[in-house]
Amino acid sequence: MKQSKFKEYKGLDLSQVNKDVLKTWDKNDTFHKSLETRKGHPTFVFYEGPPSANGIPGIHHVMARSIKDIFCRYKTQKGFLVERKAGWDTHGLPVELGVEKMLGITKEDIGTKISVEEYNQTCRKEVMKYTDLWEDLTHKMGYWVDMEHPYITYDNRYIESLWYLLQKLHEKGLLYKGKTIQPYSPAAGTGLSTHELNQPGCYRDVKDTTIVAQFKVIRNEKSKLLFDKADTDVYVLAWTTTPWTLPSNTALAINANIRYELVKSFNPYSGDPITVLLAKDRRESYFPSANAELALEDYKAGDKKVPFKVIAEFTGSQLVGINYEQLFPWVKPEGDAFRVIAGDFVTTEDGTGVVHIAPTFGADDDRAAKASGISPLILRDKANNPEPMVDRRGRFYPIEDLHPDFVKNHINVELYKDFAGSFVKNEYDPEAADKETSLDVDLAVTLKKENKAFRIEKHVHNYPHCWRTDKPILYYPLDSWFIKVTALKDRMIELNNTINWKPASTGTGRFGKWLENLLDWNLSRSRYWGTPLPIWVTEDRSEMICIGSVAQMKAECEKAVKAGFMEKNPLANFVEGEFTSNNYESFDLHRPFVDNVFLVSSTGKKMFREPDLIDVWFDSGAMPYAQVHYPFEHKENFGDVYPADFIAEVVDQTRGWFYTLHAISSLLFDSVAFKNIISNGLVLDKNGNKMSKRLGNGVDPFEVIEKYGSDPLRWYMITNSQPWDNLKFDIEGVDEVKRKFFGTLYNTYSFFALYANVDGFNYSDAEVPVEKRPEIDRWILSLLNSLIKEVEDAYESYEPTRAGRAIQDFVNEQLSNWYVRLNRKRFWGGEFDTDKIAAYQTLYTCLETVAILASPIAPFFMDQLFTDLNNVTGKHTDESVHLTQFPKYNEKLIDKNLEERMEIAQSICSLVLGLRRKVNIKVRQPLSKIMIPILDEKFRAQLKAVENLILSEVNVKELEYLTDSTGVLVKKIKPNFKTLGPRFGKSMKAISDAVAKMTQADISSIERNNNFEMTLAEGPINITLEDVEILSEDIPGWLVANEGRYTVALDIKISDELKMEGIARELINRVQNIRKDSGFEVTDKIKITIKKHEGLNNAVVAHKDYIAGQTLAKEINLVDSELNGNSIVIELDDELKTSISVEKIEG
RNA sequence: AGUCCUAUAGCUCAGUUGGUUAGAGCGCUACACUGAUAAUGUAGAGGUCCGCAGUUCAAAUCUGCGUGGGACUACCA
Repeated sequence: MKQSKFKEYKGLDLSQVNKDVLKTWDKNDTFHKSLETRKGHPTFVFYEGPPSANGIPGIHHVMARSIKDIFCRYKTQKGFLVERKAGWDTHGLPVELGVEKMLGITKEDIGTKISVEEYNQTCRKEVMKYTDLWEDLTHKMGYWVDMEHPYITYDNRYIESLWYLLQKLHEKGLLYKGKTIQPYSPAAGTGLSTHELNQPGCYRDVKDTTIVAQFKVIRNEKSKLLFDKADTDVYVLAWTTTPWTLPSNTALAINANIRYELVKSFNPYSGDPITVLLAKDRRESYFPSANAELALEDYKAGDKKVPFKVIAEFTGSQLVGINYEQLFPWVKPEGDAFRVIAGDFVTTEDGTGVVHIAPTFGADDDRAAKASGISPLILRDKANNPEPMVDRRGRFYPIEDLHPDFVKNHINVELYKDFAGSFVKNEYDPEAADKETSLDVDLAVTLKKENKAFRIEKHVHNYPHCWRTDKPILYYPLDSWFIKVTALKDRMIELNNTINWKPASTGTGRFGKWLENLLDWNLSRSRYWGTPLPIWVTEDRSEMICIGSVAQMKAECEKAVKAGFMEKNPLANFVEGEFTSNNYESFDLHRPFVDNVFLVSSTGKKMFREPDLIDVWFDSGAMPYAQVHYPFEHKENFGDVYPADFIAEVVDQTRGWFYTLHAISSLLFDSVAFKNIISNGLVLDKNGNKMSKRLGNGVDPFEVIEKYGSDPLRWYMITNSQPWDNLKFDIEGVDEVKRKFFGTLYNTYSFFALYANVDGFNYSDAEVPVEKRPEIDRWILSLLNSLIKEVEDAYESYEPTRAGRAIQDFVNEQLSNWYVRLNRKRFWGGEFDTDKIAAYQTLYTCLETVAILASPIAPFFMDQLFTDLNNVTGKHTDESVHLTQFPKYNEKLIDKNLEERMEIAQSICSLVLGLRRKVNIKVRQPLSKIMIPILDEKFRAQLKAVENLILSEVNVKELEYLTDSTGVLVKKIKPNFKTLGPRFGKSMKAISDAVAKMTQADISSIERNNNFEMTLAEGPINITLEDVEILSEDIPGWLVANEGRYTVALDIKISDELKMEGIARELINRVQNIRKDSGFEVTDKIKITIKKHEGLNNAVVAHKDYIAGQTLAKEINLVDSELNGNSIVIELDDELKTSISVEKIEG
């Protein structure tokens, strides 16, 4: 559909452009063409991190998706095949909670008020609730991703791939079950994920009773070193903010490298003499040195000031192994306990430098205890299962809930009975939430009575709460399945070092540090809607099977049916090797169906599925494999889609998706999952606050796109700040981008189209060789090629901001503000000669190239620009800019000298215009001369080349080169610190002073001899021209301006001749205005009639041809009589007023 | 609490291997231009380069310690 005219627009409406171009893309199926035309080419592998369609897309999604889109489009232009499959993250807690809220139920109702099957059906439907919205945004913002064939994590095929991976992990021995301490909400009866704990407002300051307890040391061989010094009982002091964990204490942790002291003093409550052990650095908090002078003998029970005496000092390592008496001897532990152990997490920041260890209620505690062979304090429930002292409802186990044998052998019922059944936090007690006393206080009182409490006080600390029930959580031992990532930690670190992180600091810092402190990956979730763990075990846990495919499960079911554990095979209709939806929808791998599958072990025992689901992050981390149903499909060409060349997501995915991708890939494939990654920052509101529903400061992406179009939004987001910096989103910025960048580019195109259409330019003339084009054409082409190089380099380095800013600068400053402005006259009027063709070709090339370079960032407008140009010239066969090849820069066209001298011209013009303005002489008034000091020959040559350009731009007749010989220059000299500094170091100050004192003669001398000797206090030194910068800042007697190295003087005398020319130009200007006001076409010919005026007549006569040429006037008449009705009064200056008529004539 | 990022004009951001007058755009003020015109240009005002200390002849730049903002990870007793 070649057109003869370049399309002209009435105005710039980027919102409309967005819509028009989308229509074209849809009609032409441009996205698919961008894939088809690259078939068989090398692939550039990109992974889309799956968003959850459960939430509404926000403006920050436009940010992340713009980045992804940019590099996919760029690599397509570079000739790669860039498949991008969309994906949906469909499992997980946010979905479940949304459904619970919608149905008005809680977790406990699932399986009772609503069946698991119904519940999961609802989740399945709910999770895709906003799919339309997402697809709409994706479409409108121009994010090219295949949404027709997305991967969906709940799809049975997807789950089958996950099962395969889990089986592999199992085979490698990397899957294990263990008890760990996890956040648990007794009020809600459920474990909590860290994600839930990080909901806003979960961590709250609470005031709790804290106790410094005295643990009585047992006198034996190991504690001899203490008792050698002490003459009373010896106690270890340990602080806790959770007194209810004290009965579960089984160890005390000290740091082997900390110094501890033995202090003789008195118990402040009972007044009994005691000797205590605590960290030296913590002594001040318990035994203020103000009391050091008090004598022990003078102390009376009840005295406020308690005397003390340090009687010995030890290092922590000397204390390890000391035994102590159980603080609350209620329950006998089943193994070794009540020993001092070492733990490097112990600090002296607070407490006593001794940490009370309750392995059942603390992760650190558990780890430290295990490492030292200390048993946790456990009880046995009715079924003889080991349980912590606190039950699931948050109370000390009632005695009747315990196994009678255990009670008989391990429990001191006399002591325990008063506390059994007490809630550890009042909040959990349905009957006594506002009871004034608490278990913590009761325990404190008990200890106090027994002379075991050293200090009891209220303390405010930060403690996590369940976001659903608002009640404090407990850390509680729960059974979980783990992936043993720690086994491959070193390899994961090694592989990470090969990844190109943008910014690098996220890779080495946040991600690198995370890897160094890796803990095993807790996979288990006790929920309903997610990927079930494919593990079946016998009741005695002696046999276990991990299923890795649907086919295997079908076969196992077959056996189970035969063994009589199931009535029929739920997978009976499944056909192995047939990958259709139908086949894979003949069953469901979700709960509750998998729970109803019972298998048979090799020894014929019944096997039950482990009821856990797996962490949804495993779903997303496994997408490289599961999205192509590996290894069931695409096994042969897997290398084409793995690993990824590039991924990009928000930085908060670092420990989420980035980590799970890396972990699974490292563990199972010994490879990175991605080679290049951009972790972009957040989108904040314009005041730097996080956008949130609560604050109502979110920005609706649909509104912005509707109003401005996607291009300015994308351009703003990309160029305003680096992707990895947080973006303070201000809609004003989008508007500015629209005006400054797109407005300028649009104007430049419009200018081109206007005149090209007048002249019928369509690039059919032979290409004017670049060397035959004028200086200014070669200059802009040089810059253009420099730009291509820079933009390519920026894209290759995954720095879109640099690319966008470079393009923007080129368009605004160089192309529009300089090239077009200086060349306007070449486009209008005159013959369609080589010079004019060169101008058109040059400007065309610039516009076309800019369109291609910028199209990854602004895909809509640039496609329109490209096709508007190409529809006339047909230079490209591609129907869209997104199907073109990225331009190759031509090193030969890059001329740094040329670029430099144009900079000189720009600076000098700006200086001259500044001077004119200072003395109020309009640019239209020609002046006779400017003078420029020439300090070296290169500068003279450079200036000479752009002389005409400067003269016409500033409307001056002559440029005079001032050299030394003219004797009018006053020079200034400055030291060059860069060369002098390294040589003279400390003497720089003296040199600087000496250079400043150099006379005009001295400067001439160094210029002539390239050497100058100066004497400093430490002796004579020689400097050369290289060591100084000489410039001329003043030309006495002239109007002078300077900037950097350049100085310009302007002759402001206006001769009669110049005056006449000025008047002629003023007149031309008025005529042009009249033409325009009258609505004439730029090509219309006119007749001008002017009423005579003595200030004007001579000028009109003298410049008649010039005026006629500029205004396309066939006739110019000066008349005596008044003009008829169509005339207009014009004012050329204060005392020059006359009337004029401008009429259109034919031919 | 730890880790990481960040702090430059009223606002958004540049600022090369440290080099001596710290820049741009927007906004503000004034002016100019007018065949790119719902554009454009020029000039002006506006800075404790977050603070303190250090390294150096020389620090916005390097180091350390703080402070503010942000993110992530956290049962520190």
